[in-house]
Amino acid sequence: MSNKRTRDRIVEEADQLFYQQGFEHTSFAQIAEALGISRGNFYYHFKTKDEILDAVINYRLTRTHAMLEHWEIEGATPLDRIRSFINILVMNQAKIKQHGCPVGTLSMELTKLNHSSREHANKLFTLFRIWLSRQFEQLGHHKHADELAMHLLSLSQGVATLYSAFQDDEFINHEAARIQDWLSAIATQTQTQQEKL
Amino acid sequence: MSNKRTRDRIVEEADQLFYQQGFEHTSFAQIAEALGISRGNFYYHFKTKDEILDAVINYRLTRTHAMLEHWEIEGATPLDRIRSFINILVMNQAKIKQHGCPVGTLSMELTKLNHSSREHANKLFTLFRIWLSRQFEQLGHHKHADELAMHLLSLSQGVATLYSAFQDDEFINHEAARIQDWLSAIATQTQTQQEKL
DNA sequence: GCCATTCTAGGACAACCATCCTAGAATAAT
DNA sequence: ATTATTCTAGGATGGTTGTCCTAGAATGGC
Repeated sequence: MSNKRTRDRIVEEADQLFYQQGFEHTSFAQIAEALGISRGNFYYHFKTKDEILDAVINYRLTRTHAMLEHWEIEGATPLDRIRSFINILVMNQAKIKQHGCPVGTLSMELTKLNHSSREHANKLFTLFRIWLSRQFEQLGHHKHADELAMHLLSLSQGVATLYSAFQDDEFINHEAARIQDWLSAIATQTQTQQEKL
Repeated sequence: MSNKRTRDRIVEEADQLFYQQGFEHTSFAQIAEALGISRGNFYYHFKTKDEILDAVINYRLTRTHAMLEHWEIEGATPLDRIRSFINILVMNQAKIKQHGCPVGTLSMELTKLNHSSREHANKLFTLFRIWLSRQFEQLGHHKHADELAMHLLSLSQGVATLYSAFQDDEFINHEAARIQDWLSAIATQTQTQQEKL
C-alpha cells in the first residue's frame, strides 16, 4: 500500500505550507505541485481541505507529544526539562523569525476564520500547558503549577511574535536568557520552601 | 464633498472587519454589504485592496498615536502612563478574547502572506515601542529603556494570544496584575538607584 | 439653469478556489 | 492470469475573488 506514503507526504507538505503561508492562503494546487501529484488525487485521501487541516493538527500533536516524552525519558530533572522548552525559542530561531510560533499563529488564524477546528488546534497549547504544569509540580509548585505553566507559555508566545515582527536576534537571545533566569528564581524559591519544611 | 464621508466609512468598516476576520478573509463584497454601497463604488476611492489595507494601517497609526499623546497630556507620571498601557489588556478584554491583539494578529497575517505592507503594519509595534521606551527613560532607566519596552510588549502580546486561545478570564486579570507588579518592581528599582546618587 | 466634476451603481471579466467525476493505471488477491 | 481493489490523473463545475468598465446620478461653480 503506497497509500500511506502519499497520504503522509500530503500531510507533511501541508504541515510546512500551513506554517509558512497560513492555512487559508495555502491552496490544494500548491500542495499538489510541491509534491508532484495531481489535484484530483487529493480527494482520494482527503474529502475536504478541513480534513487535511485536522490531519496536520494530529500530526503536530503526535510530534509534539513525542518530543515532550523524549525530554522526560532522557532522565533529566524537571528543571532541565523546562529549560528544554524555553530553548525551543533558540533552537527554532530561524523558523520563528520567518513564520512565528506554529502553535500561536495557527490558533489565531483559525480564530479569525471562525473555523470549526479551532479547538482542535488549541489542543497543541493544552499539550504544552499540561506538560509544563506537571514539570512545575515536580519542582514543588503544587499550588501554582498551572499558573506558572500559562505564564511561561505567555512569555514564549510573546517573544516569538515580537521576534518575528522585529527580526532582532539580540532580542530573542536576551529574552530567552531572561526567561531562564526567571525559571532559576522559581526553582530557588522552591528550594527555600522545601528547606522550611 | 461626501467623498470624505464614504472613504472614511470604508476605512472604518474595513478596520473592524480586518480585525475580526483577518485581511485576506475579508472580501470587498463583505465591506460593501456592511456599508450598503456597491462593490464598484469602491474603486473610485481605492484602486486596490492593498490600498485599503494601507489606509486602515494609517488609520490605526493615527488613532494609536492620539491615544498615546492623550495619556501624556493628562499630566500623569510616566509610571501611570505605562500602567495605562498595561490596562489595555483589561479595557479591551472582550475584544481581545474574541479576536486577539489587533497589532500582533495583523503583523503575523501579513508575514504569512508575504505582504508588501508588512513593515507598514509593524510601525504599530514601533509606535508602542518608542513610546514605552520614552516612558521608561523618564522613569530613570536610560540604559535599558528600549529593552524594557520590548519586554513589556512581549508580555502583553503573549497574554493576549493565550487569552484568545483559552478564553480564561481569570488568567488575563491575573497576568495583568502580575505585569503591574513587575512594573512596580522596576519603578522601585529606579528609586533605589536614585537614592544611591 | 447649465456645465464640469465628483461620486455611485451594477454588470462583465479573468483568475482562482475547493470540490466532483470519470477513466484508466497500478497493485493485490485468488 | 484474471479479477477486485486501490490509487492516480486531469478535465469539468460552480462559486468567489479582486478588478475593470461604462452609464448615469448627485453635486458644485458660474
